[in-house]
Amino acid sequence: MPPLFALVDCNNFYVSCERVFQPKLYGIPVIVLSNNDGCVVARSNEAKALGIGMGVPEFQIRPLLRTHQVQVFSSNYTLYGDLSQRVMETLEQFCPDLERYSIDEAFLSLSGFTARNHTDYGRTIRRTVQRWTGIPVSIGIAETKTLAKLANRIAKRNSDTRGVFDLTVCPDRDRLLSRIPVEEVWGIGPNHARTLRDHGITTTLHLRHADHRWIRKHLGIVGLRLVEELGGRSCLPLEDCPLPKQSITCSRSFGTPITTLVEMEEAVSAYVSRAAEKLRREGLAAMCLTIFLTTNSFKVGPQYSNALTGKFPVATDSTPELIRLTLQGIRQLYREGYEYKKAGVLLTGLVSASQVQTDLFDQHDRVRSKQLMVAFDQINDRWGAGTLRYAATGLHRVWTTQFHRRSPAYTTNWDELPLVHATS
DNA sequence: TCTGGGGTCCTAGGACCC
DNA sequence: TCTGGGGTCCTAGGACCC
Repeated sequence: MPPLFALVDCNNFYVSCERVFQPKLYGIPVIVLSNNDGCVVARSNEAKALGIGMGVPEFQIRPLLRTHQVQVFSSNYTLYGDLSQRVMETLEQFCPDLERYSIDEAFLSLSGFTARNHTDYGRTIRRTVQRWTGIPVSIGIAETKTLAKLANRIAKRNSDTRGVFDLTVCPDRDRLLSRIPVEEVWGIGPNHARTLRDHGITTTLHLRHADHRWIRKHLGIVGLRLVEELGGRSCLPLEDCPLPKQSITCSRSFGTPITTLVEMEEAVSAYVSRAAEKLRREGLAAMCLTIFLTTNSFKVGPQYSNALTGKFPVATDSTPELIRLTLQGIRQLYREGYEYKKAGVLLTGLVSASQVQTDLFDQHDRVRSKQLMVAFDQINDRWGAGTLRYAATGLHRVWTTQFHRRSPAYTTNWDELPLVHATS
């Protein structure tokens, strides 16, 4: 059966999540900001029309925001994660072969759905997701993932598609591809785009017909696959059972810069605690821990940025053990006299926690440690994240992330449920 | 004053081995 | 003067994604 993919992508996802619970936000410019209310990470169509770019720092567009009364929100990942889950569960009802590609995107395999009109089926999916979750989506259909991405872009930008575009029944594919700039292809970033443009490859159609040897040389094997995919030969399969994670990161920029070792110790201890929780939730243990810190490269002044990797004798998911190595590392890494802007931890060498290779000379009582972590996680699940935490993460937490304009956790916190007032 | 966070894969180069 | 060849593994850095 020839492959056929549908890419379902939520429109302006974070903004759409905010709108679900505040209908007055429809039809007006709305944006959502990254951590510390730093950069724009989502924009409503009205905000895009004002020229607000993706990733722009908020402080640079403040006058514009005021003039046009743009509604501004801090990121509310709890809300977005929950609504994403609802969208994915809805999609699964229509197609069991589904890959969750990101928080707001999923690939579906439609290759078995031969009896159906795919555009009609897409419309049904779209209508149902909208009705069940309140989230608008666009759907692109094609023989490869890369083409499905392009089809999705067409669905999103052309209102006459009514949100669904099937490239396989499009009579004039070449004309469409010739109108899409090469940098809009999935996998072509700013660097590859420059390389391609310098070589006269400016449209998606050019790229599809590009010389394979030249592509192999300049864009590597990834570029070659991409060209094949544009030609309708599927190289990227549907990853319907998620591949095991390769790494877990927890890093943050500081609301105000850190200038003492004590604060830095607390911050990275908190990050590694968070990373350890993710590790246990995934049923994994880590062999390696990398710690990194950096000053603010946007500011003038002395710069310092460095990283250090340590190895465990036995893969671990125990918070105290991870904190111990983190503290050792950060004391080596830290230099006095700098204003630190960001720090973080990275766990790699991940193995299944149930298959950890033990060490004959291991000093650690792993059974007791496991019981402790189970109890620790249960208490925090029951009473809320951070109910129990290690003293190393500090008591004052001056370095925490700021979210001044965050909406309530409407769907995941009893105290923040929206209220509906009945009027008679 | 104020510039996110969490991932993936590939490649080149060095260390090391026979 | 002449200075193997081929393989693996690891790491750092680059490029990309949302």
